[in-house]
Amino acid sequence: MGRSPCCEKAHTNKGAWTKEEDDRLISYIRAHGEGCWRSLPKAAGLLRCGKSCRLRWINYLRPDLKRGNFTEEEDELIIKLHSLLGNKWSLIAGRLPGRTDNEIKNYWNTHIRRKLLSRGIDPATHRPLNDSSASHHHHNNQEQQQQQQQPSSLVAAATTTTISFASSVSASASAVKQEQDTITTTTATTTTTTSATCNANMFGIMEKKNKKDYSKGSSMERCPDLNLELTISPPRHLDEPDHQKYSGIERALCFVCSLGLQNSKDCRCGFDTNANANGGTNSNGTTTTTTTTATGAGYDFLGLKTGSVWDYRSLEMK
DNA sequence: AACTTTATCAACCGCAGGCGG
DNA sequence: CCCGCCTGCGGTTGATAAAGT
Repeated sequence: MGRSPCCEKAHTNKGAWTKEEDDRLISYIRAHGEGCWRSLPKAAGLLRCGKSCRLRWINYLRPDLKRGNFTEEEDELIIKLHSLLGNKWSLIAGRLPGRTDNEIKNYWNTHIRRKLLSRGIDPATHRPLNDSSASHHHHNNQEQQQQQQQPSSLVAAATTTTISFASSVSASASAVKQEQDTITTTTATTTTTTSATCNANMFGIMEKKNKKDYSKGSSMERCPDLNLELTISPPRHLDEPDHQKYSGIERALCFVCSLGLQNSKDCRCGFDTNANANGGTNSNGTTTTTTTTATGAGYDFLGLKTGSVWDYRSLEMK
């Protein structure tokens, strides 16, 4: 016995919405607010299922929706967010005011995918199309598909030092090896991405739900003993071996800058991003050895001083 | 002008998680 | 703890428009 249908399909309209239906929905929500989608159609006098009403409102009728083409800045933001989050369209949409997950998903599939391909970048992995290391890890199509579901940066994030897993992080050697490969075979862009991933976690972008995706995806299968309960802790000291290994990452941009929002009030880098975007080389051409304020001791991230372990769940979405 | 192909995007569907009883 | 309801998400479909032949 299956679950009951969400609505009486025999008595519901499907397909494109009419102007009258839109008006009814708008006036009802204006009067009663959003929510209780299941009962809304009947109350509003609509022959639609609740899901359909919700979708219509969220994707089309909501007053705060931004209309018109995506800007170049939005394009780049979507690309960067996708490199961090994968196909988490709702999370990406949450970072783009006035845009919906459906809109961004469609835009990605129709425009950005091609844009990245034309740049020689695999839209699924955000790695160069001819990057041998990308295919090196994949022994079959199934793994490749899993990789598409899970951006490379997320794999890296699972083992970077800034994010520590609660209790034991018994990440298997294969996962560590994978990240090493990621770091050594990719460009400064990837370095930025990896750092941004850490910050994305701090922002609370990485939500619990992502654990589902890890468990479904390759990470969990490769590392069955990996505890994916996330907490956020201050960066480890430079002396620590792992930190030395990934020191290049730690010097990378803050999340805000990685999104192309340099000089923003939220920027925590506190240094010339251009000079550091190429892997920590300053304008004199000498390698910088100072870490950014974003990773230094006592760094104040979103008003939260480092010094104790944070639970990511306590962070509110910015 | 007629037809075919391609692009776009609104809408649908199934599934999973949260939550309350 | 279990069950069912509700909501939200992501993948997919299909209608329509635009471009090409």
